[in-house]
Amino acid sequence: MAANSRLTVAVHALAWLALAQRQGRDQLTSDQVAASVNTNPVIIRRSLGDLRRAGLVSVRHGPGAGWSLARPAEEISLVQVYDAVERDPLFGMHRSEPNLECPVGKGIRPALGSIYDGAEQALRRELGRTSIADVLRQTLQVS
Amino acid sequence: MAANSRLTVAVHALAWLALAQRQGRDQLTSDQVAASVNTNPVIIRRSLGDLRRAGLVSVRHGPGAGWSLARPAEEISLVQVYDAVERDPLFGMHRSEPNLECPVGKGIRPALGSIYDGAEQALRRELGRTSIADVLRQTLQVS
DNA sequence: AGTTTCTGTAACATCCTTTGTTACAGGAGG
DNA sequence: CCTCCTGTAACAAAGGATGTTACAGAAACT
Repeated sequence: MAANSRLTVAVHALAWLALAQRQGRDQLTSDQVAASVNTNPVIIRRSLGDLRRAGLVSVRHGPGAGWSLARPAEEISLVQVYDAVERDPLFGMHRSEPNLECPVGKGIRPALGSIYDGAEQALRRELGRTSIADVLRQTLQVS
Repeated sequence: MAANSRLTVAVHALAWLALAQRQGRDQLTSDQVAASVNTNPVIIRRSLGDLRRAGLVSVRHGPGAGWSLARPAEEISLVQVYDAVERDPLFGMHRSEPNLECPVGKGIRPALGSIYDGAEQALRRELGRTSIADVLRQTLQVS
């Protein structure tokens, strides 16, 4: 399918939380985050909800409530974000079971499975090299 | 979106062509490939059409027609297949432009762009390590 | 040349995912 | 207890992937 923007939204939200924290604003509401990402607050709550379940952010209820990083931005890597928000594997297998009478049809799925696993690990390893603090640094360099 | 199965279908077709060639059958029709993949022949023609445009397979028309590998299976790597069939980038950017008044909204897209590029390169590098001949070998090992 | 066989592609249906939106119950500070 | 904001359900809209039918066109073989 078309590439989704979940990782982008989650990283944007985290970078914004990191910057706000640095500026002394300890909490941001989903409305405030949505205003920067330019989307609906529910989208942000869904995304930050995933990150909360992964232990990357925490939330406070009641008046003056909002979201904040659960740990320093240096210690949140993009692979953790990726794992938190991305459910589907990178490459899909056949929609309907291939023909098991054919030697290729019979053996292709386990073979592709381990190849795809390796590719996904390579991707995750690369994402692990970058932290939210790195993203924020590069983001602010542009302006 | 949901992970698509384009790479899977294309690699399956190529592995099947490689095996058929080894068995002395120099051409396979889209019907024959579709029977192994268990899908509609048009899906196969679309996929093999992409691979033909990338120079990986060639096609013969007329009676006794069909598809064959344009080069040895050892010399077709999965990254070439990936590039041939996958159009969208791995990670999507924001659907609607982020708020450029916000420092994060302003700088996040170029920052993410280069990070995503690096991740995609790592993925492609890993896919480049495996050839269709490797896939066929692993596929036949299972049965 | 004509016939046959299979490709190439348009057109359309269906299904599923993503994103956006409204609405509202519920939790937790003050 | 009140208020503010989260958490989530429910639904709509839009887009992509896959499957299907149909048919024009290319090329081998006679």
